[in-house]
Formats: sequence, C-alpha cells, structure tokens
Amino acid sequence: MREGISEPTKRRLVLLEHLLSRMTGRVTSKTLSTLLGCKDSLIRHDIASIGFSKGFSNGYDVKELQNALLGFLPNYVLDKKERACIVGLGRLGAAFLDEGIFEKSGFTIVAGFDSNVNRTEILHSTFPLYPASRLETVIKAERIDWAILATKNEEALSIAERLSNCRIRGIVNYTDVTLKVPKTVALENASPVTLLKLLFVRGENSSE
Amino acid sequence: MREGISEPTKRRLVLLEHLLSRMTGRVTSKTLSTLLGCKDSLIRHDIASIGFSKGFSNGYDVKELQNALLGFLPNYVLDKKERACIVGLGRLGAAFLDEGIFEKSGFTIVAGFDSNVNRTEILHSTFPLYPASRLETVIKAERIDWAILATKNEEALSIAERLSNCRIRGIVNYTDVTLKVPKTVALENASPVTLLKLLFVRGENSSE
DNA sequence: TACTGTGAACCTATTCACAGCA
DNA sequence: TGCTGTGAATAGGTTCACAGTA
Repeated sequence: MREGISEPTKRRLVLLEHLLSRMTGRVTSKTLSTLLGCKDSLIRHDIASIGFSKGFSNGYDVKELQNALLGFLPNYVLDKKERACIVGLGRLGAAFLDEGIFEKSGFTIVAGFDSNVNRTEILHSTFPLYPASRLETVIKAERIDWAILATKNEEALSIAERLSNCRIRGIVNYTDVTLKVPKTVALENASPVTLLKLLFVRGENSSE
Repeated sequence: MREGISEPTKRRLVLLEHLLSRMTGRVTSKTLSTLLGCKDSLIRHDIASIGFSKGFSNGYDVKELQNALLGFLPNYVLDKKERACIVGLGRLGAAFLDEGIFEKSGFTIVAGFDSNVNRTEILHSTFPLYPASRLETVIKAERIDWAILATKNEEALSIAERLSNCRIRGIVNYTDVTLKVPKTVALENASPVTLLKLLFVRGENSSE
C-alpha cells in the first residue's frame, strides 16, 4: 500500500473494491457514492489518488477499475494469503471456526487459542487449536500477523498485550474492552455492545 | 444527546464513559488520552464540550466525571433500556443469544429472527424467536429500534432494506455486505472479513 | 449530454501553546 | 509544579464548481 493516501480514502478504496467485485458493466461515481454514503466527487478523488484515470462520460468499466484497485491495494485478495488466528473460543469465537466465512477473503485462519483446554480439545476445525499458553510460540512459528479477539472481557487486556508483544500487526476486537495497544498494532472494534452504544450516539442525520 | 457536538467527540465520550466505569479515584486527561490514542488536549476539549469543568491540578474525579457523562449521554445505561433484535440465527447470530452479553449494556434483545423456521423453533433464548416473515410486524409491535444483522450474505441487502423501512434507528452489520441504508439509519460494520481488510490497509503508524 | 478529473474553497477536527489555578 | 481550560493555529478531509472530453 503506497503512502500519501489518507486513512479514510484507503478505507473507501477497500469498500470500493468489495462493491465492484459484485458488479459488472459500467458504473458512475454517483452510483458508487450513494452506495458508500458520500459525494460523488469524493469517489473521484479517491480513484484519482491511485492514479487511475480511465473514466469516460459513461463512467468507469467495473472490472478495469476493480483490477486497478487490486493492483494497488495490498494483495490480500490474491494467492498470498494473510495468516490470522482466533483467540477465545467461546460461543462467539467458535462461530468463526465456521469454514467458508474467510473463503476468498484473502485471509486464512491458521490457529485458534483458548485458555480452556477442554475447548481446544472438543471443538474441531480445519486448523489446529492450542491452549492460550502457547500463544507466543505458535504465533511466531506460524508467522501469524492478525488476530481476532473473542475472549471473555476479563482476559481481553492481558491477551491483547501478549499479542502486541508478539508483533502482531492488527487485532479485530470482539470484546467489550477498550484495548490499549501500541501504535504499531492496528485495531478495529466489533463488540456488539460497543457498536450499539456508538449507533445510539450518532446524531440524527436527517433525510435520506 | 445535545446538538453541536462533533461525531468523533461523541464517540470518544461513549468510550470515555466506558473506561471510567472501570476506574476509581482520580485520572488525568493524559492517562485517558493514551488509552484512547489521542492527545490530552483533545480529551479536555471533549470534556469541556459537555460543560464539565471540575478538573483540578491532579486531574478529574473518576466518578464525578463519569456521572457528568452519564447525565449527558443518552441514558442507555439507566433503566430505560433500548430495545434491539437479532436478525439471522446461524452460528454467529446464535452466539448473541448468550445471556449476559448485553447485561448492563443498556440494551435488551427482545426478539430474534431467522428465515429458517427450524432454527427459530429449535434454538432457545430468554426472548422469543420469530420467522423472518414476521419482521415488520414484530418490530412495530415490540417497538424495536436497533438491529444486529447476522444473516447469510445473500439475505443481507434485502433484510437491511426491510429493516430500514421499519424505521429502525441503527444496524450493527456482521455480514460482509456493504449495506445501503438511508441516512436516518445509523450503521456500524463488524464483519470479521471486512475488518481484517481494513486492518490490513491501515498505514504503519510508527512507534508506540 | 453526462460524465470525469481536479484545483480551490470550505468546513471540521485536532493539536499547539499558554494563562490560570490548586 | 502539574494539571486543567481554552483561544488560536494547523492540519486534514470533503465538497464545490467548472473546464475538459467521449
């Protein structure tokens, strides 16, 4: 991923590629902008930021634009799969063992962890499950870069710290805890409770 | 929630209240800022924005500040529980049936829906489960304002549209689909695949 | 005509810098 | 001294407005 592109733009580029992957034919910045909830000119700026300028007066060729995005975005969509793990195999964590969720996502789950050894023995999945004590060893050996955190709230902080110490690159946090991680670790919060609260606080945005 | 407060500030205020709920004694803006990953002055601006100015040279009294936030933020933390539902009761959606997840969150789940009637009959929970066909009726009758969307990707768009038509106020989206909802519907995306991709795209933020 | 591409203007959010105070 | 409270400065992101083009 090249530098000099703003964080919000990068996020929209990811979503844009995602949208285009389900489209065909041609599409205008106007259409994309309503899908993403912003102004069409912003979409055009985003597209310009990756150096793509093959738009015509009937919009962009979907596949041509998608390919430009794929060539530009990190190649998570290609063969070079990113390696991730799941930490915490309670009801929620176990739900992510479902094969197919990460199909074609560019990410493979290569390990699961839980502090409860029973779980790691009883549950089954296409990848191995380990006791949480082996977190550091396995992450290093398996060259895991990403983690999905779905432990109990009580464990979240200490596990997040251990993950950070393993030089993990990012955490998707499904616990309710506000994690403290170094700036080198990317973080996305996905806990239903936190997100409901954030929904709640969203100002009424008026009209459609 | 009063007007005139920026969206990012509101989000931080929610997280701030969350942090304070787990603290005691006194705390400085500096401490809070490292926890939230921003500058201390921003925290002080945020706090000033709700009209609180009881800080001293040893920081803020945790509970006093928390109470100010509670008095200011919408009262989801109090008795007046916000009513939410879960749509889609596959492995992921079913994980949210777990009692206790929404304990003390200010939200109660009052209904679950799935297009597979088997599931709504077999699964059990403290609240009733309905076939998806009854979505509109139940949401209206139960005065449900919020939805957690955990259907299959294929159903996501149409369900989201139906939810929007029910005048739902917000959706937490656990599907991979980029939803299109009117501006009146708040939206938070929480799909593991989408979030992993967004993590990936995050610029290396340098240092700790 | 209907769109893109893009510089400039605008607006919003964050940080800086410092006076005031326990 | 070490913190808050806050106006001013800066940075960042989005929208506007329009020239250029198939």
